[in-house]
This record gives sequence, C-alpha cells and structure tokens, in this order.
Amino acid sequence: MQVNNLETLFKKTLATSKLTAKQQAVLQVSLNLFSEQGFDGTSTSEIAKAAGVSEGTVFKQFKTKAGILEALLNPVLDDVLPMAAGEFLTEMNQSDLPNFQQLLQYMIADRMKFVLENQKQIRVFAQEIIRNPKIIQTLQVRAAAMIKGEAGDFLQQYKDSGQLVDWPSGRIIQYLLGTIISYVAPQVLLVPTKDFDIQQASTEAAEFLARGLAPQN
Amino acid sequence: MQVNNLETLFKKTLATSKLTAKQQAVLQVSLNLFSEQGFDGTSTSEIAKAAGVSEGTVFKQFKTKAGILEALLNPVLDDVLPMAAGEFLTEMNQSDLPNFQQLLQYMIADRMKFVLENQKQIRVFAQEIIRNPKIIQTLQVRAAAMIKGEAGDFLQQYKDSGQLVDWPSGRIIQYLLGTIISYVAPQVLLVPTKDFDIQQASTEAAEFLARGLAPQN
DNA sequence: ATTAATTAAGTAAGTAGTCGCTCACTAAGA
DNA sequence: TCTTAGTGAGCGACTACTTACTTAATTAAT
Repeated sequence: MQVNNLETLFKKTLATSKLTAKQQAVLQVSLNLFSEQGFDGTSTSEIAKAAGVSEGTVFKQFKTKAGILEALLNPVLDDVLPMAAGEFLTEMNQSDLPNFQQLLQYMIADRMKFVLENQKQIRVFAQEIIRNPKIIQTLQVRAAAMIKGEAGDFLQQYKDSGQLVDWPSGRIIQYLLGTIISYVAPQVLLVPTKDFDIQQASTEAAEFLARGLAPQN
Repeated sequence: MQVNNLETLFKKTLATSKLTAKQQAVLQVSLNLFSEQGFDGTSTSEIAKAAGVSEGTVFKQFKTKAGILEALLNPVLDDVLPMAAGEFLTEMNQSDLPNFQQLLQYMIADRMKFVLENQKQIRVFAQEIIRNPKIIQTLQVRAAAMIKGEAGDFLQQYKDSGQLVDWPSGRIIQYLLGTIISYVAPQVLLVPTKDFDIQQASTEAAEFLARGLAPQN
C-alpha cells in the first residue's frame, strides 16, 4: 500500500508541474470552486479573486477556463481505473495467488482510499462525465481492454481454481464497482463524515462480494 | 406492474399541469437541454429559441430559470425512492410473502424501468445532487425513515424466515442500490443502447444479490 | 539585457430577468 | 346583441450587469 496523504493526486500534480505559486493557487482554488459550484457555475473572475491574482493570470498558463478543468481532470483520468492486477500482488507481498476474499478486500480498500483522498477531483469528475460523455467512453474502452487482457486473465485464475463463479469478467467487475460506489457515494455527495472506516467498510464489502461471487453450489 | 410508457413521469407531469402548449414546449426543451448541457450551461435565450417562444415567455410561468429546474425535478424527487414495500406485494398479486429472490427481481426490474424511462430527468437529477447537497440530504432522511419503518419491517420478515442474512437493513438496501446503479449507469451516462434487456439484467442482479445476501452458513 | 510572470483596463458578447405593450378570450352590464 | 372591463398569455426591446478572454504596460526573475 502506497503511503498516501490527503489529496495525494492533486499534490502530486502540483509537485511535478513546476508551476509558480500563483498558478498553483489558481489550480487549487479552481478545484475547490468547481467541486462546489460546478464548472459552468464558476466564473474566472471568482477564481481570480479567490486565488488573489488578476484575471489575466488565470489565463496565462492554462489559456482557457477549460484548460484549467483539463489540468485538474487528467490526473484523475489516469488513475481512476485500478492499477494492473499484478501490482496488487506485489504490494501484498504475495508471490502466490492470494485468497480471493483477501484480494477483494485489498482492492476495495485501495479504491475507496483513492476516492476518499481525492474527493474534490472525484466531484469534478462526476459532474463532467455527465456533461461530456466522451470521458466515460474513453474509460469504458480502457476498462474493456483491461477485462480482455490482464485483469480478465487474473480473474480466470480464480475461476479455474474454484474460488470464483464462472460469470463473465465484465459482470464481476461491474458488481465490484457498484458495491464500492454504494459505500463512497455518500462521502462524495454529502459532507464527508470523519468516521468513515475504510478497513471496516472494505471488509464488509469484500464479505458481501465474496458470497455473491462464490462458485455455484 | 404499471403500464408505463417512455418518460411517463414527464408526460404525467405535463398531462396534469394545465400548461399552455408554449409552456409545455418550454419545459420539454429545458429538460432536453439541461440533460445535455447542464443547468448552468444552458441559457434562457437558448431555451426560448429551441421552444420557439420569446424569452419573456420562458419567465412567464416559471418566474426564474431555477423555477423551470424545480418543475422538472420535483416529480423525480417524489418518485425516485421505491414505493412502499407492501405495494410491490399488491402488484405481484401475492398475499403471502414471496420468495426473496423473486421479490428482488421484481423490485430491481421496477427501479431499472423507472430509471430507463426517465433518463433525461435522471441525468438532470444526477447533476443537481452533486451541485446541491440538500437534495440528497432530503432523500437520505426519507430513505432512513423507510428503513426504520415499513421497509425495515418487511426485510425483517425475510430475516426471521431464514431467507435473508441478518445484516442491518441499511446495508442491504445499500447493496441493492449499488448493484442497480451498476446496471443503469452506462445507460444514463452514455448513448443508451436499444438492446438493454430489463428482464435479463434484473434476473442477473437478483441472482447475485440473493447469493450475497443469503443467510450465513 | 532578456525573458517570463503578472496586472488591470478593456472588449465583445452573453446572461437572467424586467416591463410596457398587444392580443385573445371571457364575463358582466346595458 | 353589443359593448366594455378584466384577465392571462405572449412578445420583444430593454436593463444592468456578467462572462471569458485580450492586450499593452509593468514587474519580477534569470
């Protein structure tokens, strides 16, 4: 498990960007305002005021308002799909195929953590996927490729070893995503509760999914 | 099962509203544009042009742009939570407690149908719950009351009769919602596919949920 | 000295809404 | 039956900003 801090994605973006302090302020403030008010509901004038810069500065680096949005969303798009399955194994320090429920719990915790640490980006992302279907189409194509490739092979090992029901891999991934979303959505949509326990939530979710995805009797 | 037609919610709203033809056009066009471009991304000028009315007409009945949004959303808010559990029984023509998986399948199909028939409103609704947390708070309060009341009692009957795992009812409802969302989200977010088979999808979902929610061994 | 970052005034278009007016319809009164 | 007053729908010009962006000048960094 990576040692992540709150909003690690955004901080990573800033750390690698070589942006001036003012440009970083523009990005930070834009993230806050977009996640609260929406992209169209936020004006460049507002961004400038909140960042303590002139309105011209808002456009210097990012050229357009949409350029700011792109700078905020691209890291999310890169990371929102889970990392390759093999990397989970490496992080779990397992050379062998782990117990399926354990793997589930690990993966679920990882994705929950990702969402909870990057809530503002996820909010902006969620608004944008509704307004701009191309984004979700791109992700769908990526997800399909993963399912046909390494992730599908990975799941197949579990099916072959009698730990996983022999349903299409896409269907299995779908339920995984649906269950994770059912836990994280309240945190993203409402004032997040400080007492969300990733360990407990992911254990519960893994328990449910392991039962639902157990091989046929 | 009610005999519903496509976008029955919107049509029902129109049929009961006594709006003039022009006002109905304003509503229809607003629904289309809001669902595609977002509320803030749609101007009243655009609405007027698309509806073939003057801009003053847009404001005549609904007073403000937000008034149009409210007129579109209120029917969704009234109907988006499932009807009381007892009404499912009446519609299934069962006086006895039905088999749990059958009930699941019925309820899932009902909710899927609701979403698919009202896709534009659901899109508008989805955008709005991100921008305006009060909406989802209100629904959460309603859902909690249902879980404490009739729906919770209803699930308890299944727990008592050994058909349902003894988990908190909120947790069970959560998984139900998450699984339904995993099926309908692609339809709402992307160009809907004409070949979405509610019967098959709801049967699959009920199968998975019945397994995941079966009593402990 | 040169380059990059920033400013603040300005631009052209856009925005939600206002308001006086016209028209159509209906009901009441002569 | 005809006339008048009242009411509601709709129009389109107008109002008072607001918006994303531009640009020449200034400041800061190298």
